[in-house]
Amino acid sequence: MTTTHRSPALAATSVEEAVEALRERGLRASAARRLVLEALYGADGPLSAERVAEGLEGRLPRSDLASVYRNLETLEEVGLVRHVHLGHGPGLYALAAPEHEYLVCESCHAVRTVASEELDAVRTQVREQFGYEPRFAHFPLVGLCPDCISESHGHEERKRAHS
Amino acid sequence: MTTTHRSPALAATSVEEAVEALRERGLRASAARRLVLEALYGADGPLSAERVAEGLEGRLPRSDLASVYRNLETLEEVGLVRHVHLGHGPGLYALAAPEHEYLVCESCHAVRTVASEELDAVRTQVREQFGYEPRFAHFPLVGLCPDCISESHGHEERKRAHS
DNA sequence: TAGTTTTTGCGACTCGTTCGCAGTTACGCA
DNA sequence: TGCGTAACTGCGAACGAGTCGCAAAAACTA
Repeated sequence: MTTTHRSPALAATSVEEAVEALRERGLRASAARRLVLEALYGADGPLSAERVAEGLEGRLPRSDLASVYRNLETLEEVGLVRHVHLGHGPGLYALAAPEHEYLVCESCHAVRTVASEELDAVRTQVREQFGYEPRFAHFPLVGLCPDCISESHGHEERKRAHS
Repeated sequence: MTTTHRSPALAATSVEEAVEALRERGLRASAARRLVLEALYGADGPLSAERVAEGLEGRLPRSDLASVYRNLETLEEVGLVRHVHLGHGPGLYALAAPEHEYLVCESCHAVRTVASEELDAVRTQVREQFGYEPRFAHFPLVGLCPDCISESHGHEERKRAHS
C-alpha cells in the first residue's frame, strides 16, 4: 500500500467488530492493536496517544508509544478512527463512528462536540459567501465560549495566554 | 511585568514607528529586534520564526532562532505582531496592523486572508446558534477550498494526506 | 563615560511524533 | 499441528518546534 488513503468513517460497535474490519483488509489483530481499540472504546472522549499508551491510567496494560502511534495511524487509514487538533497540545484520537465536529474556546479551552448537521447553517453561510466547505472535525471552530464572553465583560482574562 | 498581556493591535507603518512604540514601554531597539521587524515588514505574508532567523533566505542577516522567538513574543505582547496556526507546521507571525482572519484549505493548504468584517455573517450565525463568538485570526477556519471541491468530484485527492 | 538593566547568543532541554531495525507474533497453508 | 512469511512490536535514536538558563554583550540613563 503506497497511498495513505483517508477512508470514510467505518462504524464498528465493539472491538470484535473492529477486528473483523481489520482482517477484511489483510491487517492483523495483534495484542497491541486490540489494546488501542479497547482504550478508544473505553474512553468517553478523544484521547491522546500518550494516554492510550499508558492504558488509560492503569485500567489497561500499558503499551509502547511508537506502536500506539502506528496503530492509531493504521486504524485511521481503515476509517475506524479519526483525530482532532484541539488547539495546542497533542492530537486526540477517537472512534470514527458518529460524525462529530468540535467547537473549542480560545480562552478556557472547553470543548463542545456537536453533530455535523448542527453546523449545516454555518456551512451554508460560508459556502455561499466564500465557496469554502468548512469542516470542523479535524480542526475545530475556535472562538470564545458563552462563559468566557460574559466573564470578559469589563475585565480582561487572567489565565495565562497559552497561545 | 508578570502578566503576559495580549495587547490590542498596534498599527505601525514602518520599522522606525514600531521602534518608537517599543521605546514608549521601556523596551530596547536592539539590532536583533530591528531585524525581526524588518523581516516582517519585508514579507508579503505570515512568516515562521525559522524564516525570520534565516533572514528571509539571505535578504537580511541571519539571527539566532531563540532570540527571534523571544522577540516575536515581545512584539506580540506589545501588540505589534500577531501569530496564526495554519494547520500543521510551525506558527506563523505577521504584523498586527490590519485585522485579518484566515480560511485554509484542508486539502491543498491554500490560505485565504479576509478582513474581519467579511466574516460577520458567519459570526452572527454561530453566535445565535451556539453562543460562541468565533475567531479565525489565531486558528483559521478550515475546510475545502473551491478548487479542491471541484477536483474531488468523482475522484479522490492524490496529495499525501499530511493530516 | 560608567552604571544598570535589557537583550543576546549559545547550548541544553522539552514535548509530540516519527523512523530504523532486529526480534517477535499472527495468520495462511500444508 | 506445526511452519513459513509477512505484518507487527518494542526499543532507541532522531525529528521539528519551541523554551530555558546563563554568562557575555549591547542599549539606554545619569
